[in-house]
Amino acid sequence: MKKDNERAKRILKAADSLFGEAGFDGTSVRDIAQRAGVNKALVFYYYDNKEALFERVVQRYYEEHQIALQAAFEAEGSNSERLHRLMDAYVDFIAEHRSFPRLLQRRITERGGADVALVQRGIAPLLEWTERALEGITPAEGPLAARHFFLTFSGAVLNFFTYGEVLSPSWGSNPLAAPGIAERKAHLHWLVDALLEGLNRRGAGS
Amino acid sequence: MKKDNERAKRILKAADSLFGEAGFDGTSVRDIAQRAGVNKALVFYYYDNKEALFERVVQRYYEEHQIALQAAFEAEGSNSERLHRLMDAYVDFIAEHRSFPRLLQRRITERGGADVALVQRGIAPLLEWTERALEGITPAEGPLAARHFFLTFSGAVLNFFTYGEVLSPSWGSNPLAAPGIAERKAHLHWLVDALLEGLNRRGAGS
Amino acid sequence: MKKDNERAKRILKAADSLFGEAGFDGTSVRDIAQRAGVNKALVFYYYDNKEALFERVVQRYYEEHQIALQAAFEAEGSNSERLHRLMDAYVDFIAEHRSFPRLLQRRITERGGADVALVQRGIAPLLEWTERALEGITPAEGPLAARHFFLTFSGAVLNFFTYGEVLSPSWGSNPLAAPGIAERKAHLHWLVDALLEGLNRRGAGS
Amino acid sequence: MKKDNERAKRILKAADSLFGEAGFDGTSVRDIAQRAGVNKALVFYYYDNKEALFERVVQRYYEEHQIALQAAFEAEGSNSERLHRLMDAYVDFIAEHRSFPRLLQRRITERGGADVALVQRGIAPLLEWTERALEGITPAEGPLAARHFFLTFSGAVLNFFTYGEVLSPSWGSNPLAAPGIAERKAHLHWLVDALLEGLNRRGAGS
DNA sequence: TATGAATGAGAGTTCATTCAT
DNA sequence: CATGAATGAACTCTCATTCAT
Repeated sequence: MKKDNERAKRILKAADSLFGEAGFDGTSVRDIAQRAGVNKALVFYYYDNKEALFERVVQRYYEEHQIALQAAFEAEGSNSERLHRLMDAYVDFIAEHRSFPRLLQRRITERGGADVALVQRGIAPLLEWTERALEGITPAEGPLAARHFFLTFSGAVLNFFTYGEVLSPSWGSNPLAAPGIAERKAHLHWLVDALLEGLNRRGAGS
Repeated sequence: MKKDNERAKRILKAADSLFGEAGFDGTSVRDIAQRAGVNKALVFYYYDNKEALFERVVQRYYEEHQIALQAAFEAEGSNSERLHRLMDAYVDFIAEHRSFPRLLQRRITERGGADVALVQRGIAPLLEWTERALEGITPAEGPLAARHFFLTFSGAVLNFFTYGEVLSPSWGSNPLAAPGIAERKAHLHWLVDALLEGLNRRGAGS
Repeated sequence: MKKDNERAKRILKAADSLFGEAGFDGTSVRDIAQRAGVNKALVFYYYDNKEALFERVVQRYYEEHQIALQAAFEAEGSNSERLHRLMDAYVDFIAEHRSFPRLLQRRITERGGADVALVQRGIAPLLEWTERALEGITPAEGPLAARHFFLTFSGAVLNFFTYGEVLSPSWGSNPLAAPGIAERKAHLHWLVDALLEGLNRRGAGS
Repeated sequence: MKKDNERAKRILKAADSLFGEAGFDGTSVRDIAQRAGVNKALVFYYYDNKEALFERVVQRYYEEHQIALQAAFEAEGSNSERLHRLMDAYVDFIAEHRSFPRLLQRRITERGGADVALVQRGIAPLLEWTERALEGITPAEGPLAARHFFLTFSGAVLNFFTYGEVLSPSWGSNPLAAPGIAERKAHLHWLVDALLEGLNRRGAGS
C-alpha cells in the first residue's frame, strides 16, 4: 500500500483495460507494457508474472465492488428501498467498470475454473446482501429461496451490459448511454417491487 | 452433407468443447487435433483456419438453438404457458450445450466484438419470441418494454448457468444437476407469472 | 512422346508459367495443380516430384531454344548477316518465352548451382554458334576471344529483358512491346557491326 | 548506429550470403539464425520480419554500390577514360559483392516484382552516369540512345558473372579468378572504345 | 529501478508427398 | 487415370520469461 510507484499503477491500469478488452489469453505482456509506456521487463519486476498481474487486477475490483455495494446496502430504509439502492449501486459500479463482469466470467470459464474460491469472494457481497434483504420473506429452500433471486437480480443487471452493446442497433439509441442506464434502473426497480409483491401475496395466500 | 467424413466431425466436436472450455485464444489447434485424435494438418484440411472452425462451431449452435426454441414457442397455449415453455426450452438447451453461452459471450467481448451481427443472430429468436409473447401487454417503449423483459429473462437463465458451478459449495448440492435445474425452472415459472401479474395490475390500475 | 495426355500438358504449362513468375521455391504444387485445373496428386502421378517437374520444364526450353537458334544460324550469308539473324532469333525466342532466362538464372544461383552441366547445355548452342561465326576473326585467347563476345552479346540481349520491365517508367513506353523490341534489335545489329568493324580494323592494323 | 550490436551484424551478414545463395524463398529464418549462430527469435528481435531483413540487406548494397560508382565516375578524364573507370568499378564491386546482382534479379522476377521502384534505385546510378558520359555523342531516341548502351554495358558486366561460374569448365581456368576478371576488364575497355569509335564514325559520316 | 538482449516453447499455417480407393 | 484424405516436417512469427547491466 505504501505509495505504489506510479509506473506500477500505470501497468495495472493498462492490464485492466486490456484484459477486459481481449481476455487473458488475448492480451500479451508486450501489449500491456506498450499501453503503459514502460519496458516489458518492468511488468515482471512489479508483478511476478502475467497470471499474478491478472489476479491483482481482479482483486482490486473485488475490493472496490464490495465497498460500493456495502455503502448502498447499509443505509436505512424498507426492503424495497434497500434493494433498489443495491440494484442502482450494482448497475453504477458495472457501468463504471465495464471490464469487471468480463473478467469475472472469464475467470469462471477459462482455465478450468480453477479458482472458484476467488470468484465466490467476488460475488459474495451481492449474494449475502440479497439474502439479508429477503430474510424472513423468502423460504430457505426451493425455487423461491433467496439465492434464486440473487441469480435473477444479478443476471438482470449483468445481462443488460453483456447484450446491451450488441442490441444497440435494434434498440434505437445506445442502451449503455446515460438515458438507457436510467431506464434499466427503472426496470429493475419495477422488477424488485413486482417480485416482492408476488412474495407477499404468496405469504398472505398460504 | 450426408456423412461429412467422420474425422471432420470429430474435429468439430473437439473444437466445440475446447473453445467452450478455454475460449478462442486459450485453445490451440494442436489441442483440438489432439483431442480429436487426428493430425494437426487435417484440421486445416477440413476447416481452412482456426477462425473459420470457430465460426462453424458457433453457427451450428445458432441453428440448433433456433430450432429448439421455435418448437417450444409455436405450440398453443396462454401467454403464461408459452413463456413457461420458452424458459424451459432455453434452460434445457443450455443445459445440454453448456459451451453455447460461453462462446456467445466471448464472441461479444473478445477481439473487439467485431461480429456483432453474428451474435445478434444468435440471440434473435429468444428476443423475437419474448417480444411476441408480451405483445399487447407491455408498452413499446420505456422500462417495461418487452426488450427489458427479454434481458431479464435471458439473464435469469444464463446467470444460473454462469454462476451455478461457482455457487455449488454454498448451494449444498450441485445446482446444475437435474434436481437443481428443475428447481430453477420452477423459479423461472414463478418469475414469469409474478411479472405478468405485475403487468396486469399495472394495466388495471392505470 | 506417344501423345502426352492433355492433362499432363496442362500441368507442364502451368508449372512453366508459375516457375517463371515466382521461382522454384516460390511456387507450390498446389498452385500448379490449381492453375492447371487438376488434382494435386495428379501432378505427382505424371511427374514424380516437384524437382523433376521443374527439370522437365527447363529441358523443354533447351530443346526449343536449340532448334530456334539453329534455324537462324544455318542459313547462308555473311558473318554480319548470320550474327544479325542469331541476335534476332535470340531476342524473338526470349520475347516469346519470358520464363526461360529467369528459370536459367535461378538454376545457376539457386540450390548451390548443383546442375551446372544442365545449364551449360542450355546456353551451349549460342556459345557454339557465336564461336563459329567469329572463327578466324577473333583470337582463341585473351580479351577478344569469341567467348567474351558471346558473354557480351547474350548479356546485351538478356539484360534488355531483365531490366526492360523495370525501366518502363523512365523509358516512356513499354520497352518490351513490339516497337521496343524492334528498336533493341536495331541496336544489336549496330552493336554487332561496330564490333566486327573494330575487329577488322585491329586485324588490318596489326 | 555506432556498433549496432555485433549479433545484429552477424545476422545481417548471414542473411546476405544466404539470400544470395538460395533466394528469398529458398532461405529460412532458421537457416539465417543458424549460420549467424544466434537464436531464431533474435532475428525477429533485431529485424521485424524476414521481408524487412531482406530489404535491409538489399538497401545496404544500394548505398555501397552508389558510392563505389560515384567515386569512379567523378574523377577527371576523357569520355573513354571515364567509361573505362566506370566499367572497372562496376566489375570490382560485383566481384566483391557476388550476392548483389542475384538479389537484384530476384527482386525483379520474384513475387510479382512489386517493388520496381526499389530496384530502379539500385541500378539508377549506372544508368545516369552512362547517360551523362554519352551526352552529346548519342541521340536522345532510337536504337543508339544512351539507355541502350547502358543495357549493353551492364549486360556485358553482369552476364560475365552470371555465366562465368557455369562456363568454368570450358574456359580452362576459373573466369572469376583475378586473371579472368582482368581479362574481362580488358574486353570491356575494348568494347567501350569500339562503340565510341562506331558512334564517332556515324557522326562524321552522316 | 529500469532496460536491452536473449531464449525455448509453441503458436497458426503451408508444404511436398503418399496412399487407398 | 484420377482423387480425397492424410501426414510429418518445416515454415514465419509471437509468447512469457530471464538476466546482466
